[in-house]
Amino acid sequence: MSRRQFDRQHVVDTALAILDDGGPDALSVRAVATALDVRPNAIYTYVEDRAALDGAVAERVLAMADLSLLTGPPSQWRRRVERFALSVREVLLLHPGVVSLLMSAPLNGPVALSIGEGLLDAFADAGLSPRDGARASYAVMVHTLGSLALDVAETDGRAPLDPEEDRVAARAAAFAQAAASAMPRTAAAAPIMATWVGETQFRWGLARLLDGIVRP
Amino acid sequence: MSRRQFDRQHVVDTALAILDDGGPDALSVRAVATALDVRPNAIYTYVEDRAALDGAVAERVLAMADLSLLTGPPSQWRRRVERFALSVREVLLLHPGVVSLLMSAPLNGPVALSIGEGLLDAFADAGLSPRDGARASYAVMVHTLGSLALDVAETDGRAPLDPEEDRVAARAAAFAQAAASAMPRTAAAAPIMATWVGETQFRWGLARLLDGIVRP
DNA sequence: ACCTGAACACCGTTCAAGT
DNA sequence: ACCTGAACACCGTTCAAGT
Repeated sequence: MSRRQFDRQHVVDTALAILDDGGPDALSVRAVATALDVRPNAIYTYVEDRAALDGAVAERVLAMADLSLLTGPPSQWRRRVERFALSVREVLLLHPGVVSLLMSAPLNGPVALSIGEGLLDAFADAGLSPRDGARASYAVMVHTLGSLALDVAETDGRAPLDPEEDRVAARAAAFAQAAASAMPRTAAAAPIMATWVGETQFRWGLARLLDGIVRP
Repeated sequence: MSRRQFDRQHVVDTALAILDDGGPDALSVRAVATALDVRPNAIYTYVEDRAALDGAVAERVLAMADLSLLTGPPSQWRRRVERFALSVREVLLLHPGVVSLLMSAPLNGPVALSIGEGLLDAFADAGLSPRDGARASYAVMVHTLGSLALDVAETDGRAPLDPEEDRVAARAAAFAQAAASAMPRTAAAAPIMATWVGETQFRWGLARLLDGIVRP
């Protein structure tokens, strides 16, 4: 015996499982230790501190997005960007608790860097200058992660999330309840505002952004 | 005596001061109590729980944005949206610790509702249908808050933030250090990527989004 | 109505010690 | 190298009690 039963990867996986199961509040160094049947301080053998654990979990999930979607024929640059952004969205909605981790630390890991390179490549294929390509890449990241953050903020962060249909319906009900007599446009647009957390809104915003980016 | 020395407003102001001073980690119910020279549980007289305190702080700061910038001549709808978005950005960069609070709870307070109504109004003036106006309004919020979240994620969340110039310079230095031989586009675009956290990038992304929204 | 005292069930982290 | 025991300085929250 005395052979260790797990490694850093296992620690991170355990943390992700706890996050999925109980949401952001449930994740703690001590919870990971308990799940691995070890004392809390043993975790520090594998991870420098809590922030490093959070970062590793975020990196792990971000790596689940299909980066290969960003490569392809230059003429298809737009489809490549859109499909990749949807892949990021899909993966993060499967692990909603990760979104807050992703937004609360610098996005400078190897996976984030690779994503940046892939986006720069796609926008170069679109004929953009390096400067505009860099601005466009970040704008796409902002849209993607910003949308996810606002969407997930309305949930408890546990996986699996309620189906989009249910989340939209809950929003619609909330709007209906709030008699917005002083806000006529809100009252009129409430049914659409209920769908703000959905994939259609995500696609629409991204499409408008890309329209504006390549507009002559 | 026995006259209370403070009210809910004072509690929220104190929380904001602690947040500005020490960043997100410094804010706690107990820290607020200490600052008000009272036992921790006394705070619960004014605030239901920690989440309500966070929400009140977020609402307070969001209310500092100049909503009147959204009103004006219909022909100036675009300028109205841009100036308001910049106002939100300015206020939140003065209180960077608030950004994470804003992104981690539903945006359904009265201030957020009023902002939504103002945006719907501006996009109606732009000639958009109610449906597109609602989609456009959310896209603008996503850009604004998403940008802020990613920007602030690279700081310690304490006010005042380092000047933009310094934050950009720090990013540039970090990029220079990372020899990105395997990522040619990143290496080439590093000087622009360093400015991702700046106002120019914010304006550029918003402009492209609005271009795409009103494009014929 | 508003506050205190006391307690409970948690946190992250450090350090010395054991194997 | 990896883990434990013990401790420290924190959390949010509840409840009974006092004024």
